[in-house]
Amino acid sequence: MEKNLDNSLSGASAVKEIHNHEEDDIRKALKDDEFKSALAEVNEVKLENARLKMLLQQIENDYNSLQTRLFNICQPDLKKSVNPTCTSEKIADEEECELVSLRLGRSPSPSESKKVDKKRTREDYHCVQSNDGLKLGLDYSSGVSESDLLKPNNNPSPGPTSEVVKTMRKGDDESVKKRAGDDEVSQPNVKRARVSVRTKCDYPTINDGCQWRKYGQKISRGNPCPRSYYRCSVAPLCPVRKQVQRCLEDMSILITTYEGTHNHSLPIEATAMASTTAAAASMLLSGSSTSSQSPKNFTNLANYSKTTPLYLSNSSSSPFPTITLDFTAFPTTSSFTSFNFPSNFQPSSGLLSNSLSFSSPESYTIPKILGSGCLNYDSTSTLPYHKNLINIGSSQKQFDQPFIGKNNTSTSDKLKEDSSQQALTETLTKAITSDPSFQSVLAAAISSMVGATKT
DNA sequence: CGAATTTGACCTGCGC
DNA sequence: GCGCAGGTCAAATTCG
Repeated sequence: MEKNLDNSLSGASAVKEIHNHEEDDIRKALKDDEFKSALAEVNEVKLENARLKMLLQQIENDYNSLQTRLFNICQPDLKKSVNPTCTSEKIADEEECELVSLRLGRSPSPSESKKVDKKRTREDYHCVQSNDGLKLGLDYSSGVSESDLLKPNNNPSPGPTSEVVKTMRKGDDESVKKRAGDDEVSQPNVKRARVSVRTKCDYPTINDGCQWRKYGQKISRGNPCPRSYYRCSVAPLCPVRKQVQRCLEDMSILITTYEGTHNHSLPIEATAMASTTAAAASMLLSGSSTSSQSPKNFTNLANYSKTTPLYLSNSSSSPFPTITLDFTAFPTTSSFTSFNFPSNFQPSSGLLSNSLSFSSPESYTIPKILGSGCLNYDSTSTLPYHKNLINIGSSQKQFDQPFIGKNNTSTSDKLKEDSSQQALTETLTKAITSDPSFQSVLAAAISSMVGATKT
């Protein structure tokens, strides 16, 4: 009886053992499978990583070349005067200067930037560029700490608080005037340059990501719509101001005029507008400072713009040189950043070849910005402050076409499309690389785009 | 109650 | 010098 029990027990244990072995085998097999799949995943990720690295490197290279060219246009005369025998060995120095010319917020005068750039160390340059290069134009890392942001621009003495300024205004007009003079000295050109942005917007003002405080409203002559005056309230002594007024001809169009540059870092949402206006201002300033008759930057555009005659009016008729960015053809919302790039815009891959969809495949007569814009210098506009007009709005349809077509075409059509796309890309590359003015706006756009994708 | 906006007064530059 | 228009200030008011 006991033996039988023993036998049965041993049999049961044997069966148990067999089961354990099977389970072990299954577990091992499962582990092997998991391990293999995990390994495969790791390999895929590695490949993807390498691919992304290459892509990033390519973008960085493109971006750097654009910056080089941008600087070449922005300060051609300066370089000639400072260093008439500018050789290729000086490229590194030029690149240092580029960093300043593309930076948001602070735009020192050419002479100032020259001084600053000479002082700027190689480490500074690398700290901005080395990581990914894409930070350029978005983050201003000039060693300005958060506490520094509250101090007046380039002012060694501790700046007066807003309260002090108030008392100064009341009690001492001379000091106020002096202070205003100091501001102008610190930002001589940028202060005077104005960038006017036309947008279709139902809201009282566009949301450009920056904080504004309204300080006045006035009904200007010839326009029943009141003009509102805003001051940047991010930093107490930020000199940036903007005027907002509805267009007389079309009440749905909002005209926002920016003046000055921020002396503090900007929130990411604000960099889109800031970089765009900064680029436009730099275009304007580089043009007006080099030659009042026919700036090289703008005449280059005439080569492309055969349908629209190029026109640069004399800025002497207005106290401020003003450049107008016309976004009225974009489907706008209250947020600038949202209409800056359409919803179907895909900046993640094939950045330059896919995202920059240009609407004129036959030729590059009109350089388009971000797939739907055209640089348009319109002499017939009756805009207030109008001097130069950059029309960055065009038909949204044109922008959509490449994206819509991909889903509906046959294989042969796809091949045709691919080849034509490639040809188009090459054509556009030529257009981009040969047009410095377009590059400056493009550089700003890329800055904005990178900023948007980073959020 | 503090912050933001409104609004009339004031300042400044420019043309006549 | 005067008037006009654009721009700014600051007290009053509103809003959250």
